[in-house]
Amino acid sequence: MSDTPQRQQSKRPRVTIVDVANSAGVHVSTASRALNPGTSHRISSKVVRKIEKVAEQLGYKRNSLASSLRTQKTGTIGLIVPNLSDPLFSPIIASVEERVAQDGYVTFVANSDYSPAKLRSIVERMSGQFVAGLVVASFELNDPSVDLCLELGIPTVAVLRDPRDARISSVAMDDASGVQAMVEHILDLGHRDITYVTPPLAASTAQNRLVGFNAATRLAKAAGCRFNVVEARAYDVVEGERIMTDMLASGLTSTAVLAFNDLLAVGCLVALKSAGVACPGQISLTGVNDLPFMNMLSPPLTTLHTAGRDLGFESADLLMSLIKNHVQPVKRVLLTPHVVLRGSTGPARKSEPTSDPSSIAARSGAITV
Amino acid sequence: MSDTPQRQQSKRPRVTIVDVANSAGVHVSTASRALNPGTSHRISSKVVRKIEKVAEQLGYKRNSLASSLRTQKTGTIGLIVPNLSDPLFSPIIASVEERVAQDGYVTFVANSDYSPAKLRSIVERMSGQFVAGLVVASFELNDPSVDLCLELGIPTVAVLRDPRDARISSVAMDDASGVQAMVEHILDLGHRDITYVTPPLAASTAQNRLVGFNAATRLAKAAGCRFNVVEARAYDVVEGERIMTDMLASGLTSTAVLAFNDLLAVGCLVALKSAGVACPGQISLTGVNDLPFMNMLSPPLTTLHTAGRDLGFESADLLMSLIKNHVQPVKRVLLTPHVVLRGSTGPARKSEPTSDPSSIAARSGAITV
DNA sequence: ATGAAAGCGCTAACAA
DNA sequence: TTGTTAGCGCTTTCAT
Repeated sequence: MSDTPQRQQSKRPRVTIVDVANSAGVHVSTASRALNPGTSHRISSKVVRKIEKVAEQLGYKRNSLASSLRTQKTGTIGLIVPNLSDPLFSPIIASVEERVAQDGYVTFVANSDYSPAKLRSIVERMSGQFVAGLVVASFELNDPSVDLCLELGIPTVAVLRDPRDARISSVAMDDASGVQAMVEHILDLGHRDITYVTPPLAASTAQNRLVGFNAATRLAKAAGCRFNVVEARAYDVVEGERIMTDMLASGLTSTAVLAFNDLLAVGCLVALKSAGVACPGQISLTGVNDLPFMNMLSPPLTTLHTAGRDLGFESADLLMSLIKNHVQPVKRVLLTPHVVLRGSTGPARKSEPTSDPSSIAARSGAITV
Repeated sequence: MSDTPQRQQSKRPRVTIVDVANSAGVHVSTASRALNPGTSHRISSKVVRKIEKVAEQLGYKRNSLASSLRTQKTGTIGLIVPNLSDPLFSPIIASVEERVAQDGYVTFVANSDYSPAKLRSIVERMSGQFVAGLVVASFELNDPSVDLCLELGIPTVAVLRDPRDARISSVAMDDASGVQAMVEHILDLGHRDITYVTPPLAASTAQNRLVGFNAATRLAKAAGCRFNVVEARAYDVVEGERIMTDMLASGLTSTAVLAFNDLLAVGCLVALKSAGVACPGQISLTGVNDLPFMNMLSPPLTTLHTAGRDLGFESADLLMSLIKNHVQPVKRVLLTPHVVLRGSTGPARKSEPTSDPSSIAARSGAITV
């Protein structure tokens, strides 16, 4: 760390539209019209060209604050995620930003930290900044902030997590069917005692995945299989490790563990390794999201792929059209997650009665189903 | 995907400070002063309380656009990164956002996509939004956008990548010393033929790491060791795989490969596995950054730890004080990366003459040096 | 096709 | 301590 001379800001006075008008020898309103795509056709093209030239020469930049104050429109949208550090949100952030930039919008990003109270205050703050719209990945089920957004009149689209409010559009993964497919894969492998690790059911993701698990297991349960749900308190690796350690300590009988997401699954994997339990030899393990590097773990993690870029793009696209057409049908988009078969799932260790003992999927490399 | 009834926005008329003043029976300016932390002490506390109560009841929210237009100050800062999808930037984004939120600022995030031209246009766009300051992780060496920021009078702090401009503060990792430490670790393991994979030298990170590599190898080179630098064209996994595949095809003699970053290293690892080359048995491999899950790879990757949260926090902190005190000494902060020893590095495969054949570091688990 | 004038909502001299 | 007044830079009726 080194200190050097004083720093100076030049801060030259900014060129305004008045300067442009004066230099061009026209009235401000003429300059304004000429410089606005929507109104420039009302000005003779000769004058438009002249004004544009002068503006260019003077280095004129529109003051978007003043413009927005007058028009009651801003070129900004807000993106709220529950955890900025979770790699799951990186592609969502990137693709939302890309999509809205196509329409000239810039993106505010904020972190709600899985707290409805923080979400509320962020919405208020962003409303104060007059965002043109909001993409929200932080909504819980029946989140009161949905009301807030609607009251404030902010066009809002939910992404990833769906608050299940009939008044609001959403783009999410079809979690239920995804988990269902995963359970079927596990059953195909001959597992007859399966544990699912769920977080608290605050969000749609948590609820839908549990629904999917229960739906998939209903029939098998009648046939004598054992299914078990364990509740985690968080969504991260540390919690996954804690959960699995606990389960092992209290005599886990399951031969397969499905985790709510990859982070919990990775935590489980850490715990398994520490305990010297083979995966998938003794216990098969799966996650959800297919985060970066999940294909590089040892064993590579079988998981459901979450199309982060698609989620972000679709939701931003929906928001853009919502902003353009002030009234619009509510859409509820569901993207289908696909099972990515990798090395963390394998045949059940104890041979149990199986109606269909064949179909053991190949597991070399990553096979997408 | 389902369509349902029409959606409606309520968009009730917004309460202004005039409404508050009228309801409270005072003049607008009094209301303004009462509602501003900096001036409320000039108003009798009785009146302040009354105004605050009325504002609360009416649901008054300051119009920050109008406020900013008048004061020429905004509560927004810009954060520009070269790749929003790279997990490296997640903790930087999160911590910058957290730090500036402490001072009531919201954060614009944008992706420059490793393009100086895009960076320039983003800076211009953000300047148009009147950001109070900029944290930039996208600067290349002698980046022309530095001039632009200075001309526009925007307080700017560089993070991670240092443009090496005497007029601008920066917070970065001490890349040179980090790589130097890494080379020493590799030499200690007995390696005498080492390859370093560098990206193009556009950024300070690339240049400094190469400098560190060269400095560390200078003496050893005189003692007959072989060092070799290979240039990659990008920073990602795919490129790492390509590079390593190429090197193997053209008869790689090195027993250790140092990659510019973890992504390249992971790519190299993929190629090694495909080619059936043992790591670290035949080739040791290292990365830089210590991205999430690098400790879970097989083998776990030896790397330099980049303190993303510290980088973000420090740079944002610097920016906040730069905004407060309009003139301020330029600071150049360097954080020390530490070597994280893991399983991807081991003793050299061919025993070569070694001046110091002892000191083979333990490699079970992650040991931080 | 262009000019005149008002005003978006707020803050900050200047008065009193 | 409070009120008066002007104006940040822009867009947009309403005239001409």
